[in-house]
Amino acid sequence: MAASSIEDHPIVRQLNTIASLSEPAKQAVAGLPMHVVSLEADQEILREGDRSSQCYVILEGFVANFKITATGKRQIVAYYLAGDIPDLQSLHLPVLDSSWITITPCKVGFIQHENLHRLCERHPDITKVLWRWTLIAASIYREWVTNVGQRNASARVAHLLCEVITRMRAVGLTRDYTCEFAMTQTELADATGMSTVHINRTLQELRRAKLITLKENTLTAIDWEGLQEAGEFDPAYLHIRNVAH
Amino acid sequence: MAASSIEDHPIVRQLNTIASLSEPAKQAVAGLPMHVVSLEADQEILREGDRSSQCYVILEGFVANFKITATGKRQIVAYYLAGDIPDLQSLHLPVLDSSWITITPCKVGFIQHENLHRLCERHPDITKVLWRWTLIAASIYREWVTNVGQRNASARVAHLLCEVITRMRAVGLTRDYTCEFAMTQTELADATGMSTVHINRTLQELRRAKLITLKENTLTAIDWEGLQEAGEFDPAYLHIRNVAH
DNA sequence: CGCACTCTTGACCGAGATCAACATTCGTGG
DNA sequence: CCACGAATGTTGATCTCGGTCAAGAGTGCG
Repeated sequence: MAASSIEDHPIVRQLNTIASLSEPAKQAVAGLPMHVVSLEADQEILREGDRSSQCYVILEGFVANFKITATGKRQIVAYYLAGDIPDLQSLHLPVLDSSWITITPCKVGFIQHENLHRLCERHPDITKVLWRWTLIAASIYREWVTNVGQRNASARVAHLLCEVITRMRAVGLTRDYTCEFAMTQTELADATGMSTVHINRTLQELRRAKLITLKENTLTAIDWEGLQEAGEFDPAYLHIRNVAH
Repeated sequence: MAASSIEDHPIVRQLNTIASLSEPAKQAVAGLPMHVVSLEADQEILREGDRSSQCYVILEGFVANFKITATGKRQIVAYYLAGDIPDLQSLHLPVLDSSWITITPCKVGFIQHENLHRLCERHPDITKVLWRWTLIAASIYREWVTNVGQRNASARVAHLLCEVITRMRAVGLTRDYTCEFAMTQTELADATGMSTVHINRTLQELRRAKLITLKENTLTAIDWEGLQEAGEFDPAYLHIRNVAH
């Protein structure tokens, strides 16, 4: 069916999770010229300080957004999935204030800023949905500040896992409450402001409490309600349309 | 001089710090109809879960943006100054995911969403600068995640104070490196994910190191270079035009 | 098959939390 | 003008969560 092919476009599918797009808008998005590149795991995509004249959309894979402090510590401030445009901000903030690295092998599509600008000019509703997308990213940051600032180890990790599962579900990357999850314990540590040793012990605690299984890059919430409770997780901040529960 | 009156409009002054606006754009911004309200200190302006059909601009005062966790802990995720539109996000995310409270007595101006939408339709360069402003807010969140996640007590507090001084300077609210700073130690604690007791000791440490003075709501960086170093502060993430140093 | 990365475990340590007084400031009403 | 109570700030004693260090066990890739 020709109709479903547009819906299958990663960006369209992603934007569908947060707003309803008009048919011409979907077509325009799906028609964006992009330069597709395959990347291995652990490759830097863009580095803090770079100037950018294009954005990239993740077609497949998992990407981390991070900053390095003056004393050399790394904080992962966000992660991105298929359909996300991690550096959409560069459209209006060309000097990058953070870096991106692939966690898994990825397929990404580079899109020239000029094409995005033109798209926004012609389709004000696309401007709105992309702006909205960046605002949701900001909402996620607020929740992360809260997570790192106020929650103890187990809640903090549980919260992060809940977010991953919820966002994966939204774009159709889960089966029930199982998804691929390739972050190493070191990366989890950098995302939560914890040490790897304590991440290890906290994961064991969550496993012992029969909330999750996690092995061979596969994460399952075997007790989704319990995991949400442990992580004080309320998906409202993700602003997803039609979240289950 | 009539020309300077537009430049004195709080929103115009704020937007001037991040982009150059055309003359008609400035006029349009300055002509926005707004409903001005005076608020005392410690008043909630908007609460998580509210739906909003207007934004507010701070004309005078200092506002904190916070979230409450399920276990009742408060995290201040951002603060806002004169000229800021703290809930600009509500333009495209009408359900609020966080709350705002006045730290000092404030004068704020409420602006109907419809008026802002119309302004953006008529002036695409205003859309750009407002979008840009929200992207800078997101950049600040990234830095806060990093600050709370990776820096120890003294660096964390020093970093926050550097940010306050830098943002105050940008909108002309400092004399040298002195500004009004009305956050209590409890509020500082909630903004940094620390306890009030340790905030107290950390402030003493910064005073003993001759980096700051802070009393009677007046903050001075008596050693600006030293304070920045202590806080690993690099203002790049604020994306301000023409920062000194 | 060997080296490098990731995960796991145990022992110890320390930054910052918690608890409990006390001091100071300030607004409010008598 | 003073008294008093509520915030706010300060200090000391103690505790604990999570960090650090170190070593070993898997695991996987070249």
